Amino acid sequence: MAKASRWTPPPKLTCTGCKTAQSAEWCALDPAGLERINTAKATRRYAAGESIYLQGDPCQGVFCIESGLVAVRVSDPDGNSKMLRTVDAGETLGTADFFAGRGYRASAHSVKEAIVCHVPGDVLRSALLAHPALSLEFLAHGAQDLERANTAALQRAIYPVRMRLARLIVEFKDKHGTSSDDGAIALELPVSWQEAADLLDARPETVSRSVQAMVHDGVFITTGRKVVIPDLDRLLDELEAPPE
Amino acid sequence: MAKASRWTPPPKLTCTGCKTAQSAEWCALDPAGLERINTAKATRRYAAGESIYLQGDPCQGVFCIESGLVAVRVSDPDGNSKMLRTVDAGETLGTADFFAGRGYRASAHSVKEAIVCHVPGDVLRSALLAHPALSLEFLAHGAQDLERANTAALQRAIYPVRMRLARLIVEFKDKHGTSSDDGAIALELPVSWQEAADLLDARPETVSRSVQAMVHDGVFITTGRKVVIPDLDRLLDELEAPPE
DNA sequence: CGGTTCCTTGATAACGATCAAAGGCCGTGG
DNA sequence: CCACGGCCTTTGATCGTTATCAAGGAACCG
Repeated sequence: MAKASRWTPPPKLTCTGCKTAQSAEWCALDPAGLERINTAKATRRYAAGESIYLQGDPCQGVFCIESGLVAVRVSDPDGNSKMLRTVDAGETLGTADFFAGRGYRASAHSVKEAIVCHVPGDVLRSALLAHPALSLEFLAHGAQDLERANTAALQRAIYPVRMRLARLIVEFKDKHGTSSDDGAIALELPVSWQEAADLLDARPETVSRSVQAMVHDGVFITTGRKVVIPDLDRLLDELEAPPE
Repeated sequence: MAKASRWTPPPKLTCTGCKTAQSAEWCALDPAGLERINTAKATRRYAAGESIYLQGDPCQGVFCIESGLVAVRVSDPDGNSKMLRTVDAGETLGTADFFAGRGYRASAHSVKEAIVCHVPGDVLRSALLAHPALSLEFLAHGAQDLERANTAALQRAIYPVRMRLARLIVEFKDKHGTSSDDGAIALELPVSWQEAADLLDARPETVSRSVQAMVHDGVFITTGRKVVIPDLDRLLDELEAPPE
């Protein structure tokens, strides 16, 4: 199946009916406005690992993730780099950099094969001017991103790796987890442990050790990227600082 | 002078001519739009240390800092808290929380006596709908805040306290520094070293030691909150990772 | 003055980084 | 089908930065 689709051109997608358009900020548009986006957008397929944009590039619009998964990472002059977050299907990518208007401040790469629509900047800009409610949606969205960044900063400063790892797994569970009939929850990590370490501001070795420790303590079991959580409450206990 | 002003009511300020209105997002408004803000706003004086809003409060508008300095901090259920940033005169406060629409996710306190205007939410909302360009300004502003949070996260993860401290001092120098004729630069920190430690995600003791070390190394000299930088290049050297 | 609050300094401990090495998994190519 | 190389993961040993605990001193304010 994957093989069959490998050489097909990107499917013809119409914004009407696209889940990105329904779930996120675009729902503020009326059908006519959405149609204007629809005709202007370009759809592309990215193989795993391809770059969607690079830090420093001029920013000429935003991207809607139709399917797949995208990682956003920043790097500094010394060559250090860090993954900031992953962007799932249904989300809009690159909005902050577009609005800041100073080129991309981070790079985006597909983690898994992804179908992505590009909305040109001038089209978006006129849509915003024509539909003020759309701006409010983007404002709300950006504000939530900022809030997430702030709480992440607080956690990084205060909590040890093991607890942050537990939080990350809970996050992934909420997005990608499937619970079976006996109450156990299974999920497949969208990223490698190594990349998870990057998200946690930690070294791979440290994360590996934390994982081993948590497996040892019966918080979850894991093989490769698969994680099984036998008792959710046990995992949730990890999120709280031990009393005193 | 301070005494004379202590009991005076907040000065009558008109948005026309207010530096916040000129410098920041509000410049996108035409005179009529600005006048509508002007009549709806409420001006208040906050003594040093007073709270402007508290985390969890419902969010009913945004604030313009006319003068003074404001600190924004988040706390978590365990009672930990962390200062996220300071907001200077001329900036607009609480916008992200307003747009996210879920109540304040952080608290704001005046650090020094401050004059602050409150713009009610419904007035702002209708201004945004009437003047789409205003939304673009807020979008650009929020995007820059997010970018700052991201680069801060990167630095926290990678650089030691001493380097982060150097960066903070450079930042404060840019905002509050005055250079004298012999090339030395003097500034007064807007916050205590203890609060600076909070901004740096470090303990006061650690910051104190770093300060002593840098003074010892001749990077700057300090008494109380006063900092004198005899040689700016020497300070800027601290920002770069030593080669290899 | 007394009482804060802030800053300093020392001793110790812990968490995580770093260095090093080996094993597992997977895709590629012979 | 197997061999190879690359990347991810694991594990061990050690080191360093920073937090923690503790206490004394300086500055500020009523």
